[in-house]
Amino acid sequence: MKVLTKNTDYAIRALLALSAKKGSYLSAKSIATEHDIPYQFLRRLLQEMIRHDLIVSKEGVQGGFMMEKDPDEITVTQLIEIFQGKVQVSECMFRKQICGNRARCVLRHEIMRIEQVVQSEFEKVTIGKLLRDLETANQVNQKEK
Amino acid sequence: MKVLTKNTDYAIRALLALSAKKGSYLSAKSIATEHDIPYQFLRRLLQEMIRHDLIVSKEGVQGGFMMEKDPDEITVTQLIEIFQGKVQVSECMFRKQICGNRARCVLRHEIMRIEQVVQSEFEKVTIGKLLRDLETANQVNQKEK
DNA sequence: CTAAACTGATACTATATTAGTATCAATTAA
DNA sequence: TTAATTGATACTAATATAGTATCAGTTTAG
Ligand code: FES
Ligand code: FES
Repeated sequence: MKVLTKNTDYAIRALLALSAKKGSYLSAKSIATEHDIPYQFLRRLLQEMIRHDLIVSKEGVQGGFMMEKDPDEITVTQLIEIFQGKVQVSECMFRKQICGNRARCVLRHEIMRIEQVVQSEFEKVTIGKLLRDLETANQVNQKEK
Repeated sequence: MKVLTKNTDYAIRALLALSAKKGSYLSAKSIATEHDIPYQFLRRLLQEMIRHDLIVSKEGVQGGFMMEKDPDEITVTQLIEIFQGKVQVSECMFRKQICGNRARCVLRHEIMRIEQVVQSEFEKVTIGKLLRDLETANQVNQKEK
């Protein structure tokens, strides 16, 4: 069972790259080569993130993409929703044959509770947080050299 | 993003049916028709659960399947692992290009933490628990009629 | 003792999702 | 004016999910 697919994975990494160079434009090409993401694939993901107002773009030479939204406001949950659809445990696991009453279905409630937990855990993880963690890790690595 | 696929879903329902009739054999056919599960699909799931010692079978007329393991010992996590593979957030989301040091990678730790939370939440849900919830719900429904 | 009701095993098809590639038009800065 | 870039979109490939079909072997009821 895979929780993050490639597109979400790549999107997170692209956002981290853009957040690290906040205020300036980065081309899709540079992000792709630096972070080992398939170029055309990445471009589609970037387009999608523009549509969701996470980033902006500039066309032409010296163009590229730039952060628009505050990295601390972008959660992994949002990215999962964009690239993998809303988290849903099961469409309707226990059908009429078993419980009859959807509104009062205890099993369904159990499942939905977990759904909530999963979502809220991913909401705690923002691009901003990941970026800071990443910088800390890099500093540690630097010192050791 | 789908957390439970059909096979896990069906497997859970089949186990609930078998748990409800603990001690006697239920045929694949009867489970399939009663719970609206594709017959041949269900049979494969049952075979898989035999291999994992959750249930046992008896061949021939009056044969069928019966619970082997205690329903309280069967968690949804186990079923997900059997039918959808072990829960993994991402194979290796942040590669050498970003963090270099896998062992000390903060981002990876963040992701693995969530992985644990998700797993432990699903571990709280056993077939036994679901069965009791289901019975309680049915009683409520009965009273209202 | 045999036919019908079963499981065991396995191969097959169909559909959906995920992953990745290719192409061409439009824009812009040097 | 041309090379570097994004915008838009169509396409292919690989994998996962969902479902079907078939046939051999076992058991028990009649
Ligand atoms: S039947 Fe769909 S939720 Fe209980
Ligand atoms: S690189 Fe794979 S975990 Fe940091």
